[in-house]
Amino acid sequence: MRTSQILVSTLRETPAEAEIISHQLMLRAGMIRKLAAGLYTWLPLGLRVLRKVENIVREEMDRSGAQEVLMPSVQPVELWVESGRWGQFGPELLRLKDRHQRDYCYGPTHEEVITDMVRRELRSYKQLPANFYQIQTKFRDETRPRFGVMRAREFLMKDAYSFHIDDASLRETYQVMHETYCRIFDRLGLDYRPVRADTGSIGGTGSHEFHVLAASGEDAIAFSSESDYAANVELAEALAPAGARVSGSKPMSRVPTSNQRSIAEVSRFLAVPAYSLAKTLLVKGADGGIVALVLRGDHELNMVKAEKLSQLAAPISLATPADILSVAGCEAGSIGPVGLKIPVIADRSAAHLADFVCGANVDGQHLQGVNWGRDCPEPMVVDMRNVVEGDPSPDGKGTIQIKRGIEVGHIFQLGQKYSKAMNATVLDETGKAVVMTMGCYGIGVSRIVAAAIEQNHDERGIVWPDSIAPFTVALVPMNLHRSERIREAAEKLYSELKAARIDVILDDRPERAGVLFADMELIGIPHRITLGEKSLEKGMVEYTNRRSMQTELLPLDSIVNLLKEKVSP
RNA sequence: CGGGGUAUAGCGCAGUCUGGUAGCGCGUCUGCUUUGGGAGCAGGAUGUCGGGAGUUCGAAUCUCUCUACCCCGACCA
Repeated sequence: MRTSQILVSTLRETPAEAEIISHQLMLRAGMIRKLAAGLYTWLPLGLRVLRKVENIVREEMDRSGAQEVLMPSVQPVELWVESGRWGQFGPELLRLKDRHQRDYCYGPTHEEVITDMVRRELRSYKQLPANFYQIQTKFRDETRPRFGVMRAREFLMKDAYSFHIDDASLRETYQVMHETYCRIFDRLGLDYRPVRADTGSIGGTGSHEFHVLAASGEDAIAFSSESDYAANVELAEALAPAGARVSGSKPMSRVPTSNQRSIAEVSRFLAVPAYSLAKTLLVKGADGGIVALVLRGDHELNMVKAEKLSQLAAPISLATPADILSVAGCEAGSIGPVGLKIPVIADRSAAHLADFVCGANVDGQHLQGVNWGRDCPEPMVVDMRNVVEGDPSPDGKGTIQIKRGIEVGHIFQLGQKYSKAMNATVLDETGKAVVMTMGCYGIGVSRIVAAAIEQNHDERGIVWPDSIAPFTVALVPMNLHRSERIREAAEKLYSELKAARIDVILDDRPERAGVLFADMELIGIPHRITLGEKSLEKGMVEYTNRRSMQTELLPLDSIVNLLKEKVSP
């Protein structure tokens, strides 16, 4: 390819709408353009990257034994009613009507369609296990699309669905997919981690997310300092503090705290550390009443864990100021468990406190020297907080460290949620109909492009890993349009590189050297050959590595082979 | 959805407070010079000032209204 044949539409200035580096660089390098909120056009350069990612995913999926299919993006309402999700899904499901006023949706995922396909096509346990995948456009009407293609409403996803006669077979395929995902992210050249994850709204039994580590990541991942334990903070278990609770030594007393409401304010005012305070949140209960949740002052409520508590309404919703006043008799800053006439649930760490400080259920007052059992009933004890750095690792080895990650893959053991709802069965050895067990496996293909940039960039622009660069080698001749000698050498080398199946772009634009260099660096071509009169006289060319920006003089007659060595497959 | 903000040339912005008919940088086009790190000089083109309604002799500017987009919080590849 030549730059004169492909749209190189670079921007010198960063568009104001872009917040994170990958979005800025994708716009500046002419990879994508926004059409509307969360909707992007892939320009020729960006599409080359997207296709390379897609092809790696496809090759490894094929290698794993999965079969590629392509399902419609528009899906009929009937399947969604059958699975029960037409009513469950919120506004992120884009609903459509056709000319006959029939209901459809633009697929946010394809469990229903694949389950329908499989129940029609598969009859016997002998056809299992089977794993079908597609690489296809999804639409989710996100509340707040942002960060370019990182969180777009329309995006490209690889989704796979496996079908099994039993759990053992599911676990086997799940393990194969786990390994396949690792191979995919290895080949993509990404620094990633598989982590244990919540199964979320899709439901099921076991799940791992694959995260690309990056400071801009929207997820927090908990790692053990001494083992390979890694889990999404949403899921990571917070253990009870070691040892038995000490028995209280102080009498409970009331202390005026005037306008001090937040944990930070009360902690400063009374000169006690936040970890010896208890904070009380009032939320709506499953029965419509109000429930008190007690956490240690330095801890945060984990919404995912809390939503799993059967006593609480899901999704979690905080009590209104009026509710708080009627239940506790005060404002939100002064609630405490002592004397409350509603159910009290405490986090493990909060339940371990002794002689603690909490709100007095009277505005402007707190209690100190409070002890569970003595001053108020022992609470129900659960794990409902986010783990924090320094917590013991749940596997008992080392302590928790927290890093940010971008979720680029997710694998689930689904179980029979959809197959049961949609009656997807096969006959077993005895001729009896058995509901199939399912797994599902997603990769955010378009998101990977953005995630790769978050991990691979410098002040000059993008630094693509070889495997997904739009071109692996940039051939940059100096003064191509004025020097016959350069022109001949460039054309000859260009042909040789193409013949050697090296993905090369010849920059044949009549621009000054600075412009050519700056653009190839912004676009992120990992290897550059510069052709200049002086070095050519000596039979040499310049090679520049984009990542190190180191340049070396290499002989022209062996450059093709030298490049083959430098480019990773 | 709640809270905050923005909308002026392809991109980045000024002008709005204090109303007088639109400007700067980059890009783009033409010519000459230059030519290994985003060139110089000269000349040119480009705007329903987000839409609508109002106030006014006169609105980018004041008022009302709608829309789009961005940022901060609960969802997800």
